[in-house]
Amino acid sequence: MSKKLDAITSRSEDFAQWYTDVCKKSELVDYSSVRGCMIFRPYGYAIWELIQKQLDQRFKATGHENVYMPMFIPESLLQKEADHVEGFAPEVAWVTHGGHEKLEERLLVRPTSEVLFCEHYSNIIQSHRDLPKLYNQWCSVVRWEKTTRPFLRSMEFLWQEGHTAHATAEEAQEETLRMLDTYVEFCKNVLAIPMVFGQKTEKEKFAGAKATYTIESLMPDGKALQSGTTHNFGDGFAKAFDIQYTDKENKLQYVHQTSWGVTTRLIGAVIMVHSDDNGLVVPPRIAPNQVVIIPVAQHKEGVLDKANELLEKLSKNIRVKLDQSDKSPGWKFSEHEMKGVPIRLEIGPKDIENNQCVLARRDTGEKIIVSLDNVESEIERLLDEIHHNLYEKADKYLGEKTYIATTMEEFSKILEETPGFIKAMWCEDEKCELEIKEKTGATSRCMPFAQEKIADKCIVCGKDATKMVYWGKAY
RNA sequence: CGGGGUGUAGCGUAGUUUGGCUAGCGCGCCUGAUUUGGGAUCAGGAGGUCGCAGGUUCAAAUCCUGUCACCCCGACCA
Repeated sequence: MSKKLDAITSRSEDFAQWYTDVCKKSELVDYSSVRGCMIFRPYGYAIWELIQKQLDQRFKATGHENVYMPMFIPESLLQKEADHVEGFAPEVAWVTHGGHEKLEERLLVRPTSEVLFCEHYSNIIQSHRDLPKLYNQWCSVVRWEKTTRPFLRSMEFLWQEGHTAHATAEEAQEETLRMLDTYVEFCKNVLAIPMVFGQKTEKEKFAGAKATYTIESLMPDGKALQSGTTHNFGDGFAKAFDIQYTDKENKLQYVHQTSWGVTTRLIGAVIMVHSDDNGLVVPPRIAPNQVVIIPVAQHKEGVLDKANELLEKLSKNIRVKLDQSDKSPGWKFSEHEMKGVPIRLEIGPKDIENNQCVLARRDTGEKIIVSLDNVESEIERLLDEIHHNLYEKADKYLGEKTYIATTMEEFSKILEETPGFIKAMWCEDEKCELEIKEKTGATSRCMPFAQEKIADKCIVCGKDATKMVYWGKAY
């Protein structure tokens, strides 16, 4: 038992160190020899694959198609949209040479692919019959970050970026909100993470967008994590890249575009929101192993046979692994706990004699004995229950850590003493937004669709307030 | 990019102040035996150019300079 203590730093003692420990000890990632670039180990990559699969299903179900764009972008192409260049220029990686030859024109490694999609769309869209174009790509992008952390910020990260072109502004807006909904639903039903969502302020919106929407989750240290965004570009990029179509009246029109993305940062959110001092807790729907079977006294006649029989039976509907390594059972318990496997199934001679097995939940630690006759249905029920329990716990925390402030004194006090989301009124003047940031370090996270009128006046300047905003310190 | 910290075997560390090392220990790893319901026991064994590069010195893990990586706190971002 004591050997376990040095494994993971406790969360209350040092949250940042706890996070790093969990990432490494549960074998999700390793560092590479390139600064800020991380290695996805099989267990970490398996989680990403499950996220990918379930998101991709949702994209396909709403008519999207996957494509793949080049990873290099000529400098001149990036220059076409002024705000966009300005937003991304500070963090792009440049390719200046091919072999020994210096390139005529520098290439950048994509930090995002808007301009590539735009160039392509301008070539393939001619008629209203070509619309909408609903493309998505799964790829990695590179941003030259100054400080990095596993999953939360790395120089290269994996993501999906949806890029769509529509005939009308209304359709583009619908798409932007539809994908935001998709993200919120996915995070709830797959990752078991509740999100606060709404529109970003002018200051926080994406470089080149008309409007940006966001999903924001709350971490156990009280900091907000921007977990995904959707953007309505209006016709700004269309004008910069000359993406026009002929409408039914034979008139030339600019398309209206959107883009939206989530990244491997979601895994960071999953880790922080659900895990504990014993290590990772993986929500069942993205758990590479939903059940791990641990044979007890596996050298004894019949134990491994029974375990294999269970493995085969459960594998039909459940992701299940049998650990028949020659470690001791206690070692295996700790190991799979650290890796966050939702359910541990113990089977030993005593169980076999009684036609039963022991199921232990990772989320609560509870152990139950179930008959081998209905173990499948019991596990399926339990996996659902664990999912809901994780979501409820996170949602309760989110509720408890969401505060209301009507004065700057209250606002600062909350941030210092019990950090979390703060709901406060705002006049929509950027000066007030900046002042909050300078004074408290908090930024506007989003303006929720469900607006509440907490007060009449802006918390900063005291003028008439027009928006209720979620504020918080962010990752 | 600013401020602070850390680099010694796969992991965790002792030694660095005051140079004398042929670098010590625990875990893990390998072999064998006994074990197996919360990180088993015993016996034997392998594994290190002390982050890297220079310098000082008879002698460097130890002192000096540079550099790289990681961690924390800020500023920027998914």
